[in-house]
Amino acid sequence: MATIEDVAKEAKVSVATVSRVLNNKKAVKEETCKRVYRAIDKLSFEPNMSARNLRRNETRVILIVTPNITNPYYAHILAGIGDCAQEAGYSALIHNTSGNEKRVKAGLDMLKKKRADGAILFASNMDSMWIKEYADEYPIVLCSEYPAKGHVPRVSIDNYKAAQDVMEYIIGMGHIRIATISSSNKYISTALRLRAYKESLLWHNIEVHEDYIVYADADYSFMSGKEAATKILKQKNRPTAIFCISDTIALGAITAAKELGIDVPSGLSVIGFDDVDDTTMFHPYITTIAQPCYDLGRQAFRILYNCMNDGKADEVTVLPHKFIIRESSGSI
Amino acid sequence: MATIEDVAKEAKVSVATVSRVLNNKKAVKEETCKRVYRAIDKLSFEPNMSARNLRRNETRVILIVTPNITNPYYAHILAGIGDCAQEAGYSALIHNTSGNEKRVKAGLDMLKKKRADGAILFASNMDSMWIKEYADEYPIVLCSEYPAKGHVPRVSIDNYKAAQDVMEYIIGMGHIRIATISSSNKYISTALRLRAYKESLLWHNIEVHEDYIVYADADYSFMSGKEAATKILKQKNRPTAIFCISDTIALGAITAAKELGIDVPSGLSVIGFDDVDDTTMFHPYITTIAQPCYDLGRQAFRILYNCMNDGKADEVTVLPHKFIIRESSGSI
DNA sequence: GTGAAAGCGCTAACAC
DNA sequence: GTGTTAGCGCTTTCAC
Repeated sequence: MATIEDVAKEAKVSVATVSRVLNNKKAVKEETCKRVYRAIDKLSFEPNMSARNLRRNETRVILIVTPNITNPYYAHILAGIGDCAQEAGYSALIHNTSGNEKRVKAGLDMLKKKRADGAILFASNMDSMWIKEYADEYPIVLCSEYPAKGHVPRVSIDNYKAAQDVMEYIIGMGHIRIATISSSNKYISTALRLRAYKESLLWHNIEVHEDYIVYADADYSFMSGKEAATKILKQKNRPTAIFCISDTIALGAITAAKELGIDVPSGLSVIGFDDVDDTTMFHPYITTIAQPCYDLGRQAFRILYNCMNDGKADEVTVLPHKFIIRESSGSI
Repeated sequence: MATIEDVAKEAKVSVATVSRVLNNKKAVKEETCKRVYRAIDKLSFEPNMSARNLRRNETRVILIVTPNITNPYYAHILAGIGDCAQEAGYSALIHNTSGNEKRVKAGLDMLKKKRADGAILFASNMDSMWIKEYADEYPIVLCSEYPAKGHVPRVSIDNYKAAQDVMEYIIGMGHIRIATISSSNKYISTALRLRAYKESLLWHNIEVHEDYIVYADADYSFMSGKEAATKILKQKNRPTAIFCISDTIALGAITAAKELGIDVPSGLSVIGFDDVDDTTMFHPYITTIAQPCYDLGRQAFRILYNCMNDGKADEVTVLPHKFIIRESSGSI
C-alpha cells in the first residue's frame, strides 16, 4: 500500500506538495501537478482515511440509528439519506437497535469515539428526553419521531394535520361512526394522530366512543391490524369507517372486513397511512396519507450537514404530506 | 474531548499503562488498573478510533455494497449481517449503487482508502469477472450472486437444486404445460433457475416450449410479473402452471389470472421464489422456495470475518432452501 | 509492572 | 510555488 511519501519520492516533490494536489489547493504549478498525478496513478495510491481523519479531526461518516432496516418505511428514508450523503462525500454507518434503548446509546457513543461526525436517529420515543443531552454535544438529527419536549433538530411531516385531513374527509363523506386503529408504541406521531382523531370528532360534535379506539402492535403488523379490525367490526353498532395508523394495518382491516362479509368501500371505508406498503397491488387500492420518505431522508441529511459544518443546531423541518384518495373509501 | 494523555495525567501513570488497561493487557497491577478506570470515568474518555485505526492499521468496519436497500430481500440479509457484525465488534458501512457498476467500484475503493477492512457484495452479475481482482487483494465476500467463473468466497443457496425441487413438484402434480417467468437480469441465480426449468422438463420428456418462457423486469416488479403472466395466459394453448422467479412476480401472475377469470390453483398453479414478499397476506397463500435470508447475512459476515482475520480466502458456503407448499398450487 | 519514545500517514503552519 | 516539520491520539517495542 503506497503512502503519500512514496508518491512524493516518485514525483520528486515533497509530501506537502502531494498533499496540496490531493486537496486541490491552487498553489501548485500545473507541471508539478501533472507529475504528482502520474505518480499517484503509477502507484495506484489512495489516501489513508484513518490518517486523514486523525489529522483533520473528522470522518465524513454519518451514523444512522434505526430499530429495523427491514421496515420499508425506514428503508425508503435510508435510501434518501444514502444518496444525499454520497453526493456530499459522506458514507453512512448503519447501526441497528431492534428498538433497544441501550443499543441506541451504544450507537451514539460512536460519535464520542469519533467513528462518525454526526447521527440521524429514527424512532425515538416521545419520552426519551435524554436525547437532548447528546444533541447538545454532537450533531444529531431526529427523523419522523422526536421527544415531546426539548428542541433537537428534526424533520417530519405534520402528523396532526395529516390525520386531521383524513378525518375531515371521512366526516365530509357523511360518516358518523368512525373508528381508529392506533398503536401501543410511544411515538409522538401516534399520539398526534390519535389526538387529531379525537379532536376532529369533537369539533364536529361527534361523540368519542372508547370502543372505537383499538390498539395494534407497536410495529404495525398485518395480523394485529386484522385482529384489531375484527374486534371493531364485531361490535353490534359497528363503525362505517376506520382510520388506520399504517397501510399494513389497513390491509389487515380490509382482510378482516372481507372475512366478515363486509364490502370495502360500500360497507366500510378504510384509510391507511404512509403509502409505502403494497397499497396498489390488490383491490381495493388503499386511500392513504403519503409521506415523502425519500425526501425526509434527504432533508435529514441536509440538516445534519448544516449542524456538522455551520453549527446551526435547532432546525425543525416539516415536509408536506399528500392525501391520496383511492378505492378503499367512499361516502356512506 | 479527553485524550489518553489526559487520562494518564489524571491517573498519574503513563499513556502506555492507560493503553494497556484499554486493551485488557494483563501486565497491569490491579490497584493501578482501578486508578485508570476511575480517571476514564471521571473524564468520560472514549478512545479516538481514527488514531487507533491508524496505528493498528484496521478499522473494524465492513462495507456492504448493495444496489437497493429498499428491496426486502436485501434488507433481511442486511439485518443478519448487521447483527452478526455488531456481536463481533464491527460496524457496517452501507454503500448504495443503484445497480451502477461504477459505483460498485467506487465503493470497493473504500477498502483501498482503509475506510473498511472488508466488503460484502450483493447482486454481482455473472459476467463481472473483474471482481476477482479486487477479491485477490482485499477480503471480499459475495452474497447470493457471483460471477460464473473465478473463485471468490461466497454464500448462497443452491439455485439449481431449488428450481429443480419446484419443477419435480409441479411435474409430479401431473402438469405438462408448464411456463416460467424469468428475468432480464444477468444474475447467476436467474440463469441457474432457468436451466433447471429446462433440464427438468427435458428429463421428463416434456418439450421445452419457447412461448412458455417469458422475461420480467430486471428488478422483479409486480407490474412486469402481471404483464408477463398475461402474455403467457392469453396463448391459445395456455399452461396449467407457472414457475415464477420471485414472489412479487408470482403475486403479479395471480392477479393476472384473476383478471382473466382463471382460478388459482384449480385452473392454474403459481409458484414463487424467496418467501420474503407478502406471500401470506392474501389468499391464495403462495407456494414458494424460502431462502434463509437472515442466515445468509450471518454466514456472509462469518466468512468475511475469517478472510479478514485468518486469511482463509476461498470459502464457498451453500445454505439449504426450503420448499413451502401453500395454496397457490395443486394437481391438475 | 511501568515509563519513554518511536511512528502509523496525513495536513497545515511556517519558512524560503 | 515548494519544502521542512510539528503534531493529530494511539499502540508497541525496548528499557529499567
